[in-house]
Parts: sequence; structure tokens; C-alpha cells
Amino acid sequence: MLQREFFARATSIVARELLGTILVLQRGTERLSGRIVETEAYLPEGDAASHAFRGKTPRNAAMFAQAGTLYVYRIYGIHRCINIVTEEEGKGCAVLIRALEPMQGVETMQQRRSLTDIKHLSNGPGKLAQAFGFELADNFADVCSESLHLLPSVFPVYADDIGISPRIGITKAAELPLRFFLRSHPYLSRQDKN
DNA sequence: TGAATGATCACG
DNA sequence: GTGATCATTCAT
Repeated sequence: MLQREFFARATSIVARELLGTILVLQRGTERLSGRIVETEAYLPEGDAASHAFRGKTPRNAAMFAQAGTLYVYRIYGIHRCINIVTEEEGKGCAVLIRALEPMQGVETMQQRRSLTDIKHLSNGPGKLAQAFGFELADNFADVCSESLHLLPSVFPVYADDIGISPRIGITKAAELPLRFFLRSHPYLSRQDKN
């Protein structure tokens, strides 16, 4: 599985290299997993779109923990989003996991999402958090652990396979190309031209 | 295109 | 204390 050193690097590098890796969550006897196909980088300095832009607060505290820490937050009063903390402890940066392709535990995901179409189970940050059952209680969880970790991509991911675009749903620093995705992948939160 | 839905944070 | 804002989703 991916070690902490993997996450303790420049955030945009981590965001890019997370594409194709497999998120594994063991809850009791059940294992859920999926292949990451879309991420966004939230940089440590000068990134006005980042929750950590104005420093540490109760909500974003996990972003200042060590690399490989899970940062879970509630958005729009309804949904949850999950991030993985990057770089050195205390810098305040992370990668948002925006979409993945379900692998193991599809039935559970279908129940949680109240729908059967696999393409719509986890093609968005709020959707994948719901499908995997991530809660605010999972904030600060260790992504380098038995019950929660990432496995290397089964297939090689070449530069040509990767698309880059501005991040979605933000109003500040909206032009920065910090969203990374597997080009033409059917499980993206939205389909891009390039 | 807009409603749902509520915590968070900056400001004073 | 107050109010604008929000790294979204879904139905209309």
C-alpha cells in the first residue's frame, strides 16, 4: 500500500499520482474499494480557494496534521467531502478526492446511494463520501492504516491519460489548473472535452 | 436554474 | 450575535 512518504510531497504531484490508485476502506467485515479517477489539489500557500487559506480553524485542523491524514468536512449543510493531507505537518494542504470507480462493495454503495446505476454511485465528492459511508467522525483518520489505505494503480497511468482543468465549484482562484482526472473515464463528476 | 440545508467564520 | 458563503446534489 502507499506509504506516508507518498503523501508527504508537493500537493499537485500527489493529486496527479493518486489517479488510478485504489482507495480501500475496511468497515467491520465489509471491504469497500474503488479506483480514483478525479482529484483536486488545495495548495499550502496563496491558494484562496483552500479552507486553510486563512490559517488553522476548528473545521480545517486536520489539514495541518501529518501527511496521510483524512480530512472530512460537511459542505452545503448536507454532503461530506474527503481529502488526504499532503506535504509537511503544519502546512495546511490536501487533495480532494472527487470521483472514483467502484470496485468492491458495490451492493452497499447502491443501498447507501439509493440507486443502482454504478456510474452514478461515486462520480462526485459528495456521492463517493456517501457511498463509502464517510462521516465527520472519520476526520483525522489515518489513510496509511489497515482499515483505510491506498493501493498502487494496477495499470500504468501515462501523462497522455491525464487531463488537467480548473477546479470545480469554487469562486476564488478559479483559474488555477489544479484538477486532475483520467481522460474520458466514464466515472468522472463531469465529462471534459480534452 | 434553483431549492435543500446548516455549519462556519469574519466582522464588529 | 449576525449574515454571507459554501471544494454539492438532485429535481424541475
